[in-house]
Amino acid sequence: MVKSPDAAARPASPAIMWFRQDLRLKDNPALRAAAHGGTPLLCIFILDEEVMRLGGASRWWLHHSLAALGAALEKHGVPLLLKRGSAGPVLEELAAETGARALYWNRCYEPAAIARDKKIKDAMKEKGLEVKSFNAALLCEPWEIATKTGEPFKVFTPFWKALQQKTIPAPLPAPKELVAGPKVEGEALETFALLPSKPDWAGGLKEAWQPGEEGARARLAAFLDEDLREYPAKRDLPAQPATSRLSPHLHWGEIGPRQVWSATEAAFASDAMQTKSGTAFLRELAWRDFSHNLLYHWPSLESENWKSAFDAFPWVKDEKGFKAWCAGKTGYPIVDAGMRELWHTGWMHNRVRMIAASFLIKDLLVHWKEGADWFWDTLADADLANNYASWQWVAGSGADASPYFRIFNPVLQSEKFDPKGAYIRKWVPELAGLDDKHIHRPWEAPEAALEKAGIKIGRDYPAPVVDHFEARDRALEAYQAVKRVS
DNA sequence: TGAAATGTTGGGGCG
DNA sequence: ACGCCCCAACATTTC
Repeated sequence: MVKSPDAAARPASPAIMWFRQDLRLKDNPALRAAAHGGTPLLCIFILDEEVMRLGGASRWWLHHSLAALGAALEKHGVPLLLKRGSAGPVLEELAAETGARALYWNRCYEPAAIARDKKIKDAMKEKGLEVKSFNAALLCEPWEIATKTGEPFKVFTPFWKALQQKTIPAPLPAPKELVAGPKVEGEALETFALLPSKPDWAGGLKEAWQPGEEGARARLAAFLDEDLREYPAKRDLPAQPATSRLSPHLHWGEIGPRQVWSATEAAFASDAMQTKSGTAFLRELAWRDFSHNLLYHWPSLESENWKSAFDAFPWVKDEKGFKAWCAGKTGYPIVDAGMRELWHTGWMHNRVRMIAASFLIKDLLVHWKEGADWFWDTLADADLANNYASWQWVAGSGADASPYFRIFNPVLQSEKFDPKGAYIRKWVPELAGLDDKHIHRPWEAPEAALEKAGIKIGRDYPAPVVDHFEARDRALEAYQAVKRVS
């Protein structure tokens, strides 16, 4: 492009809006800043797989989310440019090609993204661009919240109290008008090859979800309207659709936590019952911030025990047990139901995540990292901070973690939270014919009950891979190794 | 955001 | 009538 000496004779130089995990138009501070004053925009998403480690379900989600964002931008007459490769060089080339003078994005908090973004910011500033980043993903960024002594929070409850003292800014409206910048040749979404082909396992995901900003908005509205009031009572019952199911939308920033915060507050205004429920829900939303806070301050959270005493834990290489767990064939119905829900829909109810994770870690003694990596690949809401912080929470190796000796009994949990076995019947249909009493522990069902339900243990449904009571003793003994070094 | 083991209490059966 | 034992039911401790 030839530089004109007369700036007024050509359109204003464009700004680059670099979309990452903020795939929305509303409450998008970077987009708003980039579009300010009618600046021509170059909207771009870069598939940068050096930095973005994507699981299978996440790839599926991203495909549809990008399609939705592209369509939404098109409505404003602005294309979404797609490129793949290393983000730095891609952005430099784009700026050179278009004469862009500004670059805006919303911040990410994963260690690899932080390192990349810092490099890009320095390099682009060096080239004379204005580079600005914003918060679109958190209620409160990690450097904005600290204990009285200035330390990062390591315990959730004080973190939550401190967060409630903060003023959570109101969400921003979508920019009124977007102006397209110069035309640039991009790639077709299909070339990203984000969708599964052989085999196409995404049928269940398609039924369960509507990725994109509109889907996120509708999901939140339905939750607030239909489920919020009974959230505290029903959130632990996996057979009830009582949770928000916003996690994948939040991960890709199709909706921001501040939008969720303000809409929830609006929903519970002047209704004491609703206020209590709303607060319970927002407390869960705050866990998301807490996890990001932990990952930011302890970037090795993904791979290392947060409590190093757990380095001494004698994990077991149980290939067979791990495979049974992945496949939903452990012989413990509540665990298997969860693992199959995950495989089928890319999501698992939170209560069941805890039960399934506890089973892998404590009953099978398999390292939390292996479970976390499986979740990473199968969860549509796979999120580095949430996933790894939560697995370490269950393992007992994390910050403010559940003590290791708190071991879930998968049968009691099942009886307590799925009393009628509705969740089990949905996801483990071969057990559907068993009565409520035996469905949580089919191996103890009398011969007659099994026969009536058409089940033979070991043929139609597996025998338990481990005996929970033996496993519990084994786990407590293994835990001694951690106690000895701490 | 557990569960099992152990301890305590009190009502009722029964010699 | 009384003391003894049994054992729910609940509380506390331990892992």
